[in-house]
Amino acid sequence: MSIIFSDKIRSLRKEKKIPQRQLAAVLEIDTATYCKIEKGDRRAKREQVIILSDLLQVDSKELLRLWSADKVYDIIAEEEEATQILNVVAENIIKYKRKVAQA
Amino acid sequence: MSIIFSDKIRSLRKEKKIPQRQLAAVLEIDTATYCKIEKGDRRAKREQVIILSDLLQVDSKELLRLWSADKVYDIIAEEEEATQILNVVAENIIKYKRKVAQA
DNA sequence: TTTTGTCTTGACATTATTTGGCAAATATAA
DNA sequence: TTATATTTGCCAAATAATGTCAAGACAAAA
Repeated sequence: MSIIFSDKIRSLRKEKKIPQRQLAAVLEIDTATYCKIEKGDRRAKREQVIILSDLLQVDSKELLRLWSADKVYDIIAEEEEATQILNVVAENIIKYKRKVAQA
Repeated sequence: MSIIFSDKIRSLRKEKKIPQRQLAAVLEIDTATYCKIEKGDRRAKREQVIILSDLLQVDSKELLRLWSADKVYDIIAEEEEATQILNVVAENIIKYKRKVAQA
C-alpha cells in the first residue's frame, strides 16, 4: 500500500505529540487498527479522515486529497505508463464536466 | 462504473462487426458477463484485456491504459478536487522514480 | 406478425478482499 | 526494571466483486 496519506498523519501526530491510543479512542477503533492505518496496512474510512483532520488540526480537504491520492497511486503504481494513465483520466474528467455544463 | 474502457471495446467490436458471443467464447466467459464488461457493470481482468486487444486488433498498451484509467476514474470521479488529486499522485510518482534512480 | 439471433437485466451463489479486534511481541521512555 | 507505546500475526466477520442462469428486450429478416 501507498504511504502518501499515512506519512502525513504520522508526521502530524508526532508533531503534536499525540499518542496513537488517543486518536484511536476518538475514532473508536483498536490501537492496533490505528497503527495499521498509520503504517498504510489498512485504509481509513472517509469519515475517519475527516475526524482525523479535526484532531490533527489540518484542512480536511487536504487530508482527503492525500487519502484519495493513495488509492489512485495503488492502482497505477505497478503500471509502466502510470503518467499517461493519469492524463487519460484528466481528459475524461474534462469531457464529463463539459457534458454536465451542457445539461 | 466508468466507461472509458468499455466505450472503446464496444466501438471497436461494432466496427469489426463481431458479435459479443464470439468474444465471450474466446474469453471463456458467459455472454452476459461479456455484455456487462462492455456496459461497464463488470471489470475485465488484466489478461482478458490483453486477449481483447488481440481480437480487436488494437495495441494492448492502449487498451490497458484505458482499463487502468477506468479504475482511477471511479475513485476520484465523485471527489470535488479530482484534478488536484491527480496532481498529488503525479508528484508522488516522480518522487518515487527519484528514489529508484538513487538506489 | 412471427421467427431468429443478439443483447441486456436481475437475482443469486460463490469467491475474493477488506475489515477490526485480540493477544502476543517488540520498541521506547521513565 | 517497569510502564507505556507501537507493531505484528492471526482470525472471524463484514463487504465487495465475480460469473452464471433464466428471463426479458430489441432489432432485422422472413
